Amino acid sequence: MKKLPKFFYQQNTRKVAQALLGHFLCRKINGQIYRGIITETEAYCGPQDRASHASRGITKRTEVMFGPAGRVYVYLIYGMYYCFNIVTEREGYPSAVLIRSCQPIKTYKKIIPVGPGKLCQAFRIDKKLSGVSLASNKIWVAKSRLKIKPKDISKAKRVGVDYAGVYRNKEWRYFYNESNLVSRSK
DNA sequence: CAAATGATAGGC
DNA sequence: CCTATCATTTGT
Repeated sequence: MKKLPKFFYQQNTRKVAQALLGHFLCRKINGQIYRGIITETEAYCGPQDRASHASRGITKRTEVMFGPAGRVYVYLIYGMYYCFNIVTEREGYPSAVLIRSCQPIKTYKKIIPVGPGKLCQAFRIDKKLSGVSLASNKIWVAKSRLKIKPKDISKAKRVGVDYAGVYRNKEWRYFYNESNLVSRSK
């Protein structure tokens, strides 16, 4: 299975967030490859987006968001869960896609990685992975032949960003209609 | 609805 | 240094 190329991630963040639906999140742990079909994403778009960590400028934590596209941004949230993001667009323009849910295949018969925190547990994603390239052999996204049409994608407000001023109402959360595996229905 | 739980960012 | 906050999840 072929990795998505770097230029895929250099596109507009909301476009990437939608285009990622249906592709395979792949993670290699101890020689074993784990996969899930991406079913739910959120876009965090540029320095103006007050919902984004990058809106308060570059810090040690968020510097990877300011870097080149196709790298991993992981952070600890609420002291107990990690969130997994993919950096998008051009260097210097901080933006990323949060991967919220996956549809389990093969290895994940029991673990249902719904919700960003659970997904990171299932894929053993932690802060050590932040900054790693998706061109690496640790974690990547592989192209699926599944064709998802615009009508198959639902849009909704992002979760947990009520503090974000006018940006809290942006419908920059996307999920695949045919999957029941999303963290919230609406 | 509230608790769990700790890094982070911003204030002093 | 100090502490309010947080792109979550689970249980009451």
